[in-house]
Amino acid sequence: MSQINLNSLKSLVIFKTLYETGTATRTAKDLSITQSGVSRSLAQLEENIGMPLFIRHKKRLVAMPEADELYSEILALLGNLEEMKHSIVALREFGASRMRLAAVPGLGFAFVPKIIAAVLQINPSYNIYFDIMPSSEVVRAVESGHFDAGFVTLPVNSQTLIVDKICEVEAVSLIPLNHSLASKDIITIEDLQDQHLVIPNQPNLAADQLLMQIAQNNIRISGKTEANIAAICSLVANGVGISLINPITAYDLAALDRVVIKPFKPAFNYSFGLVYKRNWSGNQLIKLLKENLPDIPA
Amino acid sequence: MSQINLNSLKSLVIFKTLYETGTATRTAKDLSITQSGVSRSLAQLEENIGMPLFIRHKKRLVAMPEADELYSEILALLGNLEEMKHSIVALREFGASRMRLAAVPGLGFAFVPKIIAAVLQINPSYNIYFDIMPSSEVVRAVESGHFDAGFVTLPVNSQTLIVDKICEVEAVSLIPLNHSLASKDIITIEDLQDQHLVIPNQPNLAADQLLMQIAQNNIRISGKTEANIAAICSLVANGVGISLINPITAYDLAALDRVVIKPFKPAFNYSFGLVYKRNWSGNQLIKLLKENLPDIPA
DNA sequence: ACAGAATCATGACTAAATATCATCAACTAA
DNA sequence: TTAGTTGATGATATTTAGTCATGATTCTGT
Repeated sequence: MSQINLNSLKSLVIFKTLYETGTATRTAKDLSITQSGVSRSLAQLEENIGMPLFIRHKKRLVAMPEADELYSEILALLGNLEEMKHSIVALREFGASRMRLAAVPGLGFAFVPKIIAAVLQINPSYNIYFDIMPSSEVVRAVESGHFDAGFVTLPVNSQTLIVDKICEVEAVSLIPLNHSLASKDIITIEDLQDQHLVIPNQPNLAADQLLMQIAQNNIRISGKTEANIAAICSLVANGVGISLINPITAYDLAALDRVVIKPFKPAFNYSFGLVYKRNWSGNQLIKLLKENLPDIPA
Repeated sequence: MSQINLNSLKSLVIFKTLYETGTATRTAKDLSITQSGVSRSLAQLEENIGMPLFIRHKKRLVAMPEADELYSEILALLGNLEEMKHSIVALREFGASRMRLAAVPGLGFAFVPKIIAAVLQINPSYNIYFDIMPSSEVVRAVESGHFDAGFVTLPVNSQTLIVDKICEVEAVSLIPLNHSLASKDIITIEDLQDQHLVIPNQPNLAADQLLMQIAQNNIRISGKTEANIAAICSLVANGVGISLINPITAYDLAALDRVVIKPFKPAFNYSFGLVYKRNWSGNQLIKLLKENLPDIPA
């Protein structure tokens, strides 16, 4: 096969139009070029593919049967090209359309689902895959390429990932509605004296800090229940004890007719972040995620 | 949709290779261009489609998720292009691959089928549609575009068609094996005195000439049978009379164990031709038809 | 039959797109 | 540190694609 040189899509478009209109002059008008350009383009195409496509008869271009067959091939190719252009426009408008998302449980129950809902509201054609896992596993999952981005509890240590802090909140206390502390405006660490604590059973920075402070301030708690974060609100609502968790999870999960949420002093900070591989930086979907963070309860 | 300018397939090939190899340097080597060319091509492609495809990180090009999706699109497009190149090569080698052929009955029973067989021997992938009809209808069928080419009895009058004479033969006489004339080497017009003639019932130049000559030479025939050319040989073989037909049909249809074929004087010439529309001139298949004419019996 | 309009091809020229060379800055790995 | 990568970029050359002006035919309508 002596090499066929088809770098120029224009010559194919010109051929197609010429085949359809039948004359070079008309083609030139349609494509806003000159007749001589059409004539040259055709001559060069014929030269390139090594065979005549039109016979010149009485100053007219008459399509040869070879042109018939080539025409349908070119139709398919140019159709394919148009499809690709549409895809490109979609890509440019909406970015890559598939994203595998992971989130830490504290954000996974409502915070991230809200984000996903908002993004899909904007463009329903995105494909999202979402799972919940501990922060360290989120990092591993994104690093390994099994997920594209993840919501984590900060800090994380990863050389390869980009980490964007998305919010910083102060822990709030969660108190059963009929509890003696429920009427206070602010809960302090001293209020925890002789209380039963309900805290997350997974590695949790704020819980660790809290326990440390309790020890430092010589406060004696009556006992503690460690539970999955998803169960904490329910435990509090049923009067097991009081809890200290991040306000996002608190507002997401709390049965507000059975518990109250109160500020806590001293403040324990939670930071949450979005992590993703470097090649996702600048991606439209990442941008959308960051632009659609739900309001954080005051 | 701000217009996307994809005239240059080269930039797509460069993108594809870059995506596959991962580095511009390697891509340049693979494609036998320079690294700067690759860099420029990518920059220009990104400019064209209006979004970045690779992020530049520590002097490396890292594919963004948008590039993933574009890559599969481009794979499809370039695959399509390769297919088209193959088609073009096939077209160049073998010409257009479908031909609707018509032929006059005298050639349609064996002469043209032999040609078709020879051509298909050379390239079995041709698609042939073949029918038999009178010469004038062959011309009309080709002129109207229902058929691409036709074998006709010359002369034909058509302004629009190209007519190539393919052979000229002299009529021969067809004589029953046990007939009194069967032993003569050459049959002359005088031999027809008091004979029963079997002649084609369709408009036939040679038959007309023969009847005219008979009248001019004051020869009285005992009678005549006009029949479809396909039946003439059989009629002669069964002793109905003697016939004068073109040697091609004669040798194609004659039951040579029951009839003899003899030269006839004076000579009546038959000319056969191939007709086709102008846009088929130069076509490979037309060329092949003309190159594979069967031997004409002496 | 003839004038005028329309067809495509082509030489000479120009503009635009592509690629190159040489070099730089950033990074990697010995 | 040093030698060897990487990709980007300014200046330049080359190749490609298009224009203009013109010519040779052919068609069309009077």
